[in-house]
Amino acid sequence: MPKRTFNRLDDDKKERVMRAAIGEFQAHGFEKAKIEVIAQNAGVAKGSIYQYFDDKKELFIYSVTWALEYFMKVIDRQTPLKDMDVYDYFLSGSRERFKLLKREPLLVAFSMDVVSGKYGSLAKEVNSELNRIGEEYELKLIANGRKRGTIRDDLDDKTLLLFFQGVTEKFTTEIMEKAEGFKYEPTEEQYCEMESLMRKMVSLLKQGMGR
Amino acid sequence: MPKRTFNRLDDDKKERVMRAAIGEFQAHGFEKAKIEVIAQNAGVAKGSIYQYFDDKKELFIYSVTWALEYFMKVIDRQTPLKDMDVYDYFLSGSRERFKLLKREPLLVAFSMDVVSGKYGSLAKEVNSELNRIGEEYELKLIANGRKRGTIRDDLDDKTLLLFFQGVTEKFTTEIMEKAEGFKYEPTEEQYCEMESLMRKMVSLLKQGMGR
Amino acid sequence: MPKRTFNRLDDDKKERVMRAAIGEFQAHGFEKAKIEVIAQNAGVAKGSIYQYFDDKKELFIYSVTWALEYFMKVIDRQTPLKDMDVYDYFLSGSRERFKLLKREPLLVAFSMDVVSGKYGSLAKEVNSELNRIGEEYELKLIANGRKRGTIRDDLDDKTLLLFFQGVTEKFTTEIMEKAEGFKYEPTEEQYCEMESLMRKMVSLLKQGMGR
Amino acid sequence: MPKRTFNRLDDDKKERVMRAAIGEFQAHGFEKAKIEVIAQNAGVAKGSIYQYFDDKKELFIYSVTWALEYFMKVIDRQTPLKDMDVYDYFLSGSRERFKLLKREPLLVAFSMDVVSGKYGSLAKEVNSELNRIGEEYELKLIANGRKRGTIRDDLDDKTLLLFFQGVTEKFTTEIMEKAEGFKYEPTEEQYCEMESLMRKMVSLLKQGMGR
DNA sequence: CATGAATGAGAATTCATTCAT
DNA sequence: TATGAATGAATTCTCATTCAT
Repeated sequence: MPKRTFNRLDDDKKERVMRAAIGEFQAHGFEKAKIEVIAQNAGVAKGSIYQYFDDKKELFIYSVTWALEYFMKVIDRQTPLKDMDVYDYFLSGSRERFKLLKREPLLVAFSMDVVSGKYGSLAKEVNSELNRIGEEYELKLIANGRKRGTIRDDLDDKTLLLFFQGVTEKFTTEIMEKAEGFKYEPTEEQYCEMESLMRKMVSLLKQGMGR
Repeated sequence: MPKRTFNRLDDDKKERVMRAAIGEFQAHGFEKAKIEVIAQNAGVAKGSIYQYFDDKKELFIYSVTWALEYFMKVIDRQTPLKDMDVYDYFLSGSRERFKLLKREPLLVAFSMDVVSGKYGSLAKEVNSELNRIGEEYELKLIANGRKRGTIRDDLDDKTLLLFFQGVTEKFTTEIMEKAEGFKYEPTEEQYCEMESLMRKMVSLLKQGMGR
Repeated sequence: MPKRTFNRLDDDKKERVMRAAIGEFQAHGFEKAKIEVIAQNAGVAKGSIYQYFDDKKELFIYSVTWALEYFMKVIDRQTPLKDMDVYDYFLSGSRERFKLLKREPLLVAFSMDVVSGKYGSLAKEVNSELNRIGEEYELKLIANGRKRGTIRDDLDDKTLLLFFQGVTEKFTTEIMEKAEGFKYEPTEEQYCEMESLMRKMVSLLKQGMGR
Repeated sequence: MPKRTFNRLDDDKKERVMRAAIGEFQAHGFEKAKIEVIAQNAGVAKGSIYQYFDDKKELFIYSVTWALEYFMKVIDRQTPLKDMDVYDYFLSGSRERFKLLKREPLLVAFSMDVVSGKYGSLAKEVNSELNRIGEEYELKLIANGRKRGTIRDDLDDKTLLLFFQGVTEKFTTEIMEKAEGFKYEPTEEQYCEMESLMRKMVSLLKQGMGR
């Protein structure tokens, strides 16, 4: 969706532009985000932004896409675990995911805002795609649970999904807020705290939707 | 926070102004909401809005307050049930709350957006007050549960609160979206569907955090 | 020039309105002076101002007139000295005039601004009248001096007038600024300081334009 | 104080903008001066003004600075006469200064208004700087006079300064008003009239503060 | 392609004046 | 007459987008 001038750019400049855009959108919202500021922070001229993207909206939409793809790449690399148990999912690899929160707080915060609907209709397309992918993944986890008989069978998938999403989103947000509070690389203690919270969450999930 | 001029207005005009403001903010977000449109929809002159409020921001903040107080009033009237069991809470009076969603879809949608953080820092003050009130209420429910021994005692209040909030917010949102889809007074069938969902949620809550 | 509704007012209210107006014009200039503030400070309704005066401009012009007349009254009462010597003028009654500065700093400051042309064309009529009166008085003083032979006769009246005005206005302004600095009734010391300055000024005037 | 954008402009445009601004401020005062009119007269877009200056106020303040600096430049070139006698000062180069008044009536009128305090607190900073510079210069002239013994020694500098300023400001204003009345290049007769007035003034100054 | 000055549509805000009570 | 809410014309200021260099 960006113009081909953007794609031809060297990776460093591309990344600078995207991070500057995401930072500005995240900080001030779509309306108050200024193209000029984005350009400055990216170290390019204001006019250049318009060589790369048709308009502000397109820049925003691509920012969402870019953030999404960034996570896809990183997460795929870290958790290629598709037929895992629902409950195990959160316990395995949690340190890696936690590190990620610390390493990319901006992208995380931005993505959270997108998912939470803060940008309204603007991010709709990308967001619905994102939701679809997430939901598919979660339904897969639920299906796995059903096969193994670790999930109660008096409730339909849709209800279980709501429950699962409600609980995990809430705890994830909590952890993210914690992560933002810490500075630098998390300490062992912080890891433990986070893992403890994860374990409590899994316990609640297990009791709630378990058989 | 509105000026004296606003408070002296007759109730009808006050309500017209607030509903026009909320409608506009809800529809277009704070930045794109136009004072002129709000004034028109309220049937007053643009300048009058500035006789009532210092500026757009204050009008917005008061809109949040107004919506909050509206619900306070209505809900207080409907559910004066402070030492209820956690699980009963959602089952009792659910039809009344459901009706409310249908009667005031605008206020509901607006409040949801405020709570979900869609307006960012603007609504922060009012919103944090709102959160505090909600949380207090929920902790009370949890405390009630602990006294009666209906809640597992291996988890701390904070964790239980996260679980409780996550689940109930998700299901509430789902119901609200359903309610928006229906037109006019809900049918018996719709009530049943909603109550069924509530029952499923309570079942998950009970299993998850119950003893 | 005010409407007859204003003239019918009791003296106290009239004075309150005029002082409120003068205070506001003096503080913020004509453009930024707010009718609302004037009304509030006068203790009347905004609408009432429009019962008294056609518009803001008229209120302003009458403010100038009112201040002028106030001084006429007071000064006439204090210095009915028409065929005085130029040089004596400033020495006689200077304490009374100094007291006046302290008693009515607002009116003094306002009048000074009017005379100095701060209100541009607005005060033109009143101001030119004021100038005419002042000039007439000063020319009279000069004529007196000529008769007595205390004034050099190699210069025309116009030049002498410029000289006289330049010197006296400057010293007057200086004294006025001093007066504003003091609080409450001037002390004996302050009187002396002021009289000393007057005497120096007269010495310069005398040497400059004297024979 | 203008933005970088303004400084990068070519000199012609800079001058056009400043003259348009000064003309508008001079004609209507700060409050009633319209940015739109300034832009039109400068031949630029309204928005451009805001690329150059933060707001109307800053544009005004820079207008004052610009006019001041203009005179500094021109006068420095014309009268590099720092240890001149007080009385000679006004006689030497008076034709050049008179020409200046005719050539730049706008700047002169504007500067006069600034100095006379017509813009109130707005120009305060720039104006106090301007006053300081002027006063310094005048005190220097007085000091020169003292050294040569051409100034009476029974009066302090402060008093002499007041006298000097009062007289010269009044005569200068008179001359300026005359200059405005003439059109085009002054005639020989006009020069003579002006020089005559200057000579009379010096005579009064000399007698007044001379030994 | 990069740059950054120019543009002007669009919105917020002000406040003198009117007018119904 | 007094009051103060209502009105809307008038102005400032913003910033996405264009375009000449």
